[in-house]
Amino acid sequence: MATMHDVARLAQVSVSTVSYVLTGARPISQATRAKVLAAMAQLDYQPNAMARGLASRRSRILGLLLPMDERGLGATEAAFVTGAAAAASAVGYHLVLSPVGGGGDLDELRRLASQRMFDGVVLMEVQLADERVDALGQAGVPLVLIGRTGDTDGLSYVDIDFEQTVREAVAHLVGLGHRQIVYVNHSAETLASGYGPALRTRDAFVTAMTGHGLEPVMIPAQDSAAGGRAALAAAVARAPGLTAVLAMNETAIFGILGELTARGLSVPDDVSVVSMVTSPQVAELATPALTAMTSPGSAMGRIAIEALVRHLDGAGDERHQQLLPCALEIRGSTAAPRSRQPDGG
Amino acid sequence: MATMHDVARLAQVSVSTVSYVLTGARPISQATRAKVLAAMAQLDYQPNAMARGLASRRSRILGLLLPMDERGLGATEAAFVTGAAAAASAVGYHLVLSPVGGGGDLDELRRLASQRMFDGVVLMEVQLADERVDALGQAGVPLVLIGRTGDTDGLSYVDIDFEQTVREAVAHLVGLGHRQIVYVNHSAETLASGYGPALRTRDAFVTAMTGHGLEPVMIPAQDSAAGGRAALAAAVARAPGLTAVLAMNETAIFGILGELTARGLSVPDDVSVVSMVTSPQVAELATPALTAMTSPGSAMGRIAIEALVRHLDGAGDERHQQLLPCALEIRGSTAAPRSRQPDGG
DNA sequence: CCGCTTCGTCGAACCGCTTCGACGATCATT
DNA sequence: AATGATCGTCGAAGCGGTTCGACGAAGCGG
Repeated sequence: MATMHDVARLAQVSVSTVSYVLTGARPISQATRAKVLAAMAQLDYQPNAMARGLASRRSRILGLLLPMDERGLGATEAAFVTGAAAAASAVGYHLVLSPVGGGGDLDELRRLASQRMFDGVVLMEVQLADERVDALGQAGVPLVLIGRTGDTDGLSYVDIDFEQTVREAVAHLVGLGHRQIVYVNHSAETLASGYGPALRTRDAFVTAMTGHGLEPVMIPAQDSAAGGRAALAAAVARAPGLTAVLAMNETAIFGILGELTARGLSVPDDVSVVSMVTSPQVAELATPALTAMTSPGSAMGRIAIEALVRHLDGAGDERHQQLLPCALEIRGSTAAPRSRQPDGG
Repeated sequence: MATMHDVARLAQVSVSTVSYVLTGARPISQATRAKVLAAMAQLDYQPNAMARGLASRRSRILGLLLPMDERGLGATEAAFVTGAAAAASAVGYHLVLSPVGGGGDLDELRRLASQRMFDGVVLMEVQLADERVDALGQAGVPLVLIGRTGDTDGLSYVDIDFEQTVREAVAHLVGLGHRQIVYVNHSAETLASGYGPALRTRDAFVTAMTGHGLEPVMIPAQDSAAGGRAALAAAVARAPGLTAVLAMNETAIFGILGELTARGLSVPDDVSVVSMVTSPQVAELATPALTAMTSPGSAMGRIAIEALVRHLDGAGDERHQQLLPCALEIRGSTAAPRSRQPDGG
């Protein structure tokens, strides 16, 4: 493995000169530059990442901190990750996937931050009140959130615009003529834990429905097919005349569909279904394919990384705060409600 | 940020002594060790990852090289990634997610390898003939494959035991009484590109079926719901009396289910469906839930990382070659065939 | 023609840690 | 008691880069 010294010797210049042609930190004459580049090519020289990182105090490594307590990544989260990885690689950074336990191990987090391995980090799955954000902030690590805390003062984040997403989803259904719409949210525990998307969509749903003069009915559901089935049962019990279901629980929604079928209710003739914050791939899995609010997916990861890198490279202290709406993609699971007789069950 | 010198000064020992208590490379007396540890605690010292990496020539960073041409990660691949990330973190390594273009950019790969940022790499999505494997090998980077090439001489890999998986799946269906079984594979292009899983399952399917004295019918399908629909249409055309479908195309299978329903064929009463190399989460999405050959998922990633780390830490040159079967999990999509009249369509 | 920048390059001092050789002290060996 | 080993510690030389101050040469205004 050739080093800079080898290149310098072959090109008959000093090491610092080699460094300068590499980094461009100082002007180098055309002739010298050519000599150096030729030597580098001849030796097949590649700068050593560790040495460069040590000397420049920039590792060019970014951390993607994601809690990995549950069943791995959903399709939406996977899209964040791949988007981030692609973006990092595109701007010449490396992306470390760092699974951090759900909570508790703040020390672990501080240790990570103090190792100076990451120039900056992206934190996923942020809670409304998240001590990890503070811990990272105190450690002085440049930080971008995917999601956001309750108080976003001085923080950079990219998040889904849940308010608008819910508003549009509801508007779509109301526009079709639906009046009794049930929202199937994440589980009660998830809500209690302060999970932002669950809470924000809940509030947005209430706002949107009451804005239309309708009564908002929300049902929490476990993140599983069984949870979805149970939720639909509960929904029908609470609102026997429901004609539409809005669901943001990616895993529960297939249970909802199954239960609808089991009850002899067809989609979309009897009940319309809208899936929120969903990837197209998942929406296409259902039959009929789901009308969905398509999540920005990989764009979120990309934007987060780009904001982080801009913050690192640029000297600026400006915060990046951005909300991305999900796009309504109408497929086969929504239609105008057919006026059916409530059978009183 | 405290350095080793600060610790050494406070503890009144030399820096090398501090290093030795940290690495254990040489014996240190109990008293000295205590002094040093106290100083470290007092200063909240964390070793600098870059400096350590440079000096020791071990970055403690592993690369996970995954081609990212298509639509991000499927559930199964995502499981590999998360399994790998968790395993790496558990043994004190960092995992860099490195998207490398499908092919072509071997230079990019060599550059990555020469930067000495990775102590070793895991390569995913390996083709039967894969130049990336050679490129990495020549670069002298310790390597473990997820998947395997045609010739695995001197290579370490973890892969799914497709032969056994297909054999068990077929045995399950044959055991239920099915005779006309169609295998829906990946697309023709994927097959032509030398994608191992597609080719291996194809061969295994032929072997298994002929072993039972049955005729193997294989249909390639695009990786999409539409592809699945088309494949089922083709399958029915080729084998009008089919009573069972085996599918390994995770995205196509939902199209298959949809098309079956559209044709008034119920699952599992009219047609049994087995999904191969599938995650439980995906299998549960369908109604009825899919009988599936459950992929080892995160275990694959974990084992690959563990093998790599063992290779790095241990001095041994031993290769790790391991095949993991998928486990048959019987859910609601398979049953004995009902003797129905072929309607000649 | 002189003093002053600007340009291009060099040498050397780090960056923070590992590791090797050396060395005094302790301890078993003959 | 002399002789090695062994133990515990130190100092210094890297690891492979970056970056700063310096310095000769060239360019410029007056």
